[in-house]
Amino acid sequence: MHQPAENQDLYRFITGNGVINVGTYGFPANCEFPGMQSFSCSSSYYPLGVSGLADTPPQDRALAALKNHKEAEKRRRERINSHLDKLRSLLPCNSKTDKASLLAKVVQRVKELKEQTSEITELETFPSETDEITVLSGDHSDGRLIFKASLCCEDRTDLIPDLIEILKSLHLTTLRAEMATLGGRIRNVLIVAADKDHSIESVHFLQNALKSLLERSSSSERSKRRRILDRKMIM
Amino acid sequence: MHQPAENQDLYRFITGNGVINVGTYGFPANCEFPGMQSFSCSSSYYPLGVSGLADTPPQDRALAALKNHKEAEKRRRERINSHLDKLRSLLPCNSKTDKASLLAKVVQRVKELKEQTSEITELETFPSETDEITVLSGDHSDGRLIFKASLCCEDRTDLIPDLIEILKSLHLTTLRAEMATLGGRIRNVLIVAADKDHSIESVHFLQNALKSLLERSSSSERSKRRRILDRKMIM
DNA sequence: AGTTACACGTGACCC
DNA sequence: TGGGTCACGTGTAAC
Repeated sequence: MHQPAENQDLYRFITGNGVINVGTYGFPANCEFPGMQSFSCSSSYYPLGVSGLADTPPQDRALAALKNHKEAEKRRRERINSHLDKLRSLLPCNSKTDKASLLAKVVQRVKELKEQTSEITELETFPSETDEITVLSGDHSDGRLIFKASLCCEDRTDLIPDLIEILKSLHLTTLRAEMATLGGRIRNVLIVAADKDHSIESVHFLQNALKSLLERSSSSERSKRRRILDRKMIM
Repeated sequence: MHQPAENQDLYRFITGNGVINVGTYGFPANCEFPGMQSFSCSSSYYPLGVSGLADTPPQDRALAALKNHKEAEKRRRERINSHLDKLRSLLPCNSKTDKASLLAKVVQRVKELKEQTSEITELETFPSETDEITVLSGDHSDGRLIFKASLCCEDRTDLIPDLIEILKSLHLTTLRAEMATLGGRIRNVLIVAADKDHSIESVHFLQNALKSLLERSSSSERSKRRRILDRKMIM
């Protein structure tokens, strides 16, 4: 077990800042002896007459504060390290890879995956025969999160107004919109920006909203159209 | 500037472990005074007769070691923090988000992107009219990296042996292979596993190898077939 | 004032 | 043995 120079600043705190004091004379600060925490010689820390708080002696208060501080710091470390362990399990590396290398891998991976998704989202601009929703959280220039939302479904007159309503209710601003119609079907590809305070959860909100929009569309009368099951099957 | 209780353990080291010594008598260890690092009273640390190394006095060696240690640790901290800053710039968060929250976001993002790519790679099982190569690094169950490699090109008899040769040379083991042929074209979807020691760079090696395979194929006589420029244009 | 997060120097441990 | 990483307790600043 590791034993650092614990309590030496408390010692200084109790005995007065660098002033040689009764009971500690000549002892190096890190010299440990039993009962160190319970010996009392603190009357000289506060100016005379201030230290007379009988219920909570200053050295006890100081000790408690130090203990809290120590434990809080330990919790913080554990929190950080648990996340690092999670990342270790998420990436191709064993448990012995050191923190810096692990984080380097993480950086590389996040970059790589970002490229991938932006490449992938270049595909599929024409409407397909199958209903589709994809919401990808992409880049985040100047701090705000950018989504790429793609929606492919039956075309209907009130689709665009509904879409606009959804985006407005989710406080998303549309940066770009591409639309393509073919044979009664429509594909919308939207680039939308979320506010700075939006979390990554907004992706799911948008996804659910679009899903309900699509369900609304498919339940309408207009969708009694001949449906080809899978575009790929007729290639 | 922060000034911790520096050198107090070196002080103890030099003056002897807890033993009251000449020149330091009665001073608390954290009491700072000018020239503390240069005063010499170390002849009592080593047993008598051992400390007579004229070229490298023990306290200098200790000081140098401590200095090195301190600086190395600082470098390590800086390395880790620079990676964290990089991640901060890569994710939708400002520079004031604390380490633990940042890492939580990173974990979430890596997970999310992993799901995305695995979803996306479900698509496109039938051969298309355009030549395509995609290599995606996906999951890594039990520590080893799993790739999904997709190759779509003209069908030819020696394609599969060539493919096997490539995988063997890159020390990749094939877990699953899906193949589909249609109209003289073939799509191969391979799930391959890399060794534990493979880095993420293996993705690019595989990608390049497949690219050369594809070029070999297109330069052969068999590829004088009518080529439709883009599948999407004839939808 | 009490909490929170960070950087720091240091002892322990491992090649 | 140095050169590296890690966990720890602590000083300090912000809120």
